[in-house]
Amino acid sequence: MHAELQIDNQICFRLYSAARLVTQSYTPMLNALGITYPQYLVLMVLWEKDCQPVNDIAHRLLLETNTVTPLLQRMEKQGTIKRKKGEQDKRQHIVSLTEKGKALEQKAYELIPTGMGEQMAACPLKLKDYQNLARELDSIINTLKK
Amino acid sequence: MHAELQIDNQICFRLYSAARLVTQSYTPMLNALGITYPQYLVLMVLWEKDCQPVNDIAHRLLLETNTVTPLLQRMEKQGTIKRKKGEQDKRQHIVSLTEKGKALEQKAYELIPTGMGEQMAACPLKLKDYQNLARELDSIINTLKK
DNA sequence: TAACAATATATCGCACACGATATTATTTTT
DNA sequence: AAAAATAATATCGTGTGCGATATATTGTTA
Repeated sequence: MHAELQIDNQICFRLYSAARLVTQSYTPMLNALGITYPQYLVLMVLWEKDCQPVNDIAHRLLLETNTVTPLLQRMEKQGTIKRKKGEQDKRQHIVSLTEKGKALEQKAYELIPTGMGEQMAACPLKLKDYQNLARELDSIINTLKK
Repeated sequence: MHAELQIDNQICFRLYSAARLVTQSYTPMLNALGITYPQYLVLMVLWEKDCQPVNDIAHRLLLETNTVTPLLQRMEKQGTIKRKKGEQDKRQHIVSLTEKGKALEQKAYELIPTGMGEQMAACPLKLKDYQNLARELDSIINTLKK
């Protein structure tokens, strides 16, 4: 038995599990909004800056377009975003929010911070711990992203 | 624009991205072993203790059986594990390593710590940072797991 | 300017995750 | 002990992620 290969010694397994569990804990609130977690990420990107090409959204989320394109297609079908051909560059598809997509921002603001706060209430981490966590994760992300 | 809904302010997005990027950085080594990351997790669980029912593996990985069952079916097809009906409890399926599955431990030990070390070499985090990160992630996991 | 390379997006196939439901065996209750 | 509840696993459908490839448009180069 190699200690290096024990699952409890692995940062990676902790990341994998923590990411899944946190995403799961968003689910009740996101269900109330009728969206999934990756769709919520796309909406956050567009709430911050509307009308972006597919590539910019993908870069922001550190995803490939072969993940983002079908995601956007599903969102368009659900009516939260719309896409139109770029005018200068006809290869681009510019993604923008519909009224429904814009309206979800206020609902998300009402549901999600409160809902997550409740679920994390029992967590012993303090503000400083979350700040450290953010810095550590940013180091890993910056080391590994292309 | 609600600051709470900005993607850069979210621990969740950092977790989601870091988990994907770290898993991606395992991929070259895992490809050399002919397995995927979730399959590697199952193997680590079995390297630690062979012959376990599906439920124990699922609990260990914080996954549901509807994720683990197809994963094990694919692994059985690839010849790294085998399954047999439980003898005391005939509802159970006991999962065990094949010779091929056992042999992968040594290959993993030779490839993975070195390979990950190289990819993380430029990361500014020190041992103490990784220890803090592990503690913080464990707090989140323990708060959210059922 | 015609050929070629690069860019933006899409399509395809496969392997997860996970909610919902089904199936089989065991345990508990009546 | 027969019926009901529970437990262990499997099946099904949908939505990601991602490697590989295709298509359309733009930029570059001989």
